[in-house]
Amino acid sequence: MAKLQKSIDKRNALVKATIELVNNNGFHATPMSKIAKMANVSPATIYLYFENKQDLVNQTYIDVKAEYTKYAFKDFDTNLPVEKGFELIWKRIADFKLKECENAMFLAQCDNTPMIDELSRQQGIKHLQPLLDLWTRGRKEGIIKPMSDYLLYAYSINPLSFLMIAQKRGSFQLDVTHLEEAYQSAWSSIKVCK
Amino acid sequence: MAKLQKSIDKRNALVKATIELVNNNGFHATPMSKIAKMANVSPATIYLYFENKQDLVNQTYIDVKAEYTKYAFKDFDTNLPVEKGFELIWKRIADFKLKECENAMFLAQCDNTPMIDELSRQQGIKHLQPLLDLWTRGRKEGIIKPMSDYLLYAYSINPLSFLMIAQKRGSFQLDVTHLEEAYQSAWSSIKVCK
DNA sequence: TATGTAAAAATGAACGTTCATTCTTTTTTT
DNA sequence: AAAAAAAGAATGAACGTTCATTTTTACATA
Repeated sequence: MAKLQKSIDKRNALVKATIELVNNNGFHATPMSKIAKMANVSPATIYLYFENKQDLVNQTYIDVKAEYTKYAFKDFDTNLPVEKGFELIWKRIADFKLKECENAMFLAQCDNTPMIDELSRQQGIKHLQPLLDLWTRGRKEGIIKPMSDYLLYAYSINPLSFLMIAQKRGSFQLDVTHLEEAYQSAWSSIKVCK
Repeated sequence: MAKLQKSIDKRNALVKATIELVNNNGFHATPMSKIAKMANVSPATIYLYFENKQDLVNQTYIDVKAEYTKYAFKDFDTNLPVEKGFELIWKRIADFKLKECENAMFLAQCDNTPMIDELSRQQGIKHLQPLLDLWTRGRKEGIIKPMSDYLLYAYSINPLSFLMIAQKRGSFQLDVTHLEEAYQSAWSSIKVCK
């Protein structure tokens, strides 16, 4: 195998192990030794790929966040009408939270704890721009409520994180019917009422 | 001072220190020695009040959760019409998240990490019943969408956690205008559209 | 293709530190 | 003066990181 590919594989294995272990135990209860073992690597090897534990988790966060937004905007097209565009993005995000559950759980934990450096956090937000642009257009067209992006995100996107966690804990099953209800609630909360 | 009161004070100091330190550093990055120091107590003394570190954080969680729901339902009356009752509870919860920021941050972190025992987590949910009852009544009267409690909570209550965290991070200011907008979004997302 | 070799990558053991918890002693209360 | 509460120092385990060494890779030469 090519040297480069082997390096990439090893880095990916480390990132994947970090996600799984941090999901189950939290950042500080996840020792480097366990990450190494799960990635089939010596603890010392981690330090060839990452500066230290904080760097490993920061980079993992940025990686996953990039995957998330790439997934979210896959079929998005800026020419779509606002409502259609929003529905498309919303459903892709919902898909991500349900199918890429491990990744989504990791992000939820990062976003609600002091686990990630502020710099990496800001790096992670960057790629959300297409959604913010869509909302700007929607407000101009009088379709979206004239509210802050934070409020729009809080009401239309963030609830999916709560539902995902509830689902992971087993207390709740987010099936196709629920998903449609959830979408309607999301849209209701941000659209201008006629 | 009475012996009992002194004990209560000491326990409260420990709980308060735990909240502050865990908010800033996370559970595992908060040593017992620091908790002790902040509460003006010897590390060994903690073990007179709590079994171990896990017990301390579990009990802190249950304490704060109880405070949260007590605050939320303070002026609530089951005879209120559904919409009025919801508005009252929602605004009390919003108040809590903004004024009792430390407490609310702590709950957010607990609810999104594997920090708390499952048993304590379930103990914490118990006191939310009045809101669930209100929703049941609302659904019967055709005022509230016929959706799962989880969905109703995700859309009408949980967004406040996101907004609180954004506000704490300084990226966003949740003032009176925003609060009214937020309430309208919350209500829009769960009310039946006429 | 086979071989030798220098550099790079990877390793396991070791180090120094930190932490939760306990033990023994001291202080406070009754 | 006995009992209860609190203290600080001690203990042993676990952790992040580094170090000395081994293994693998890349490649020049034959």
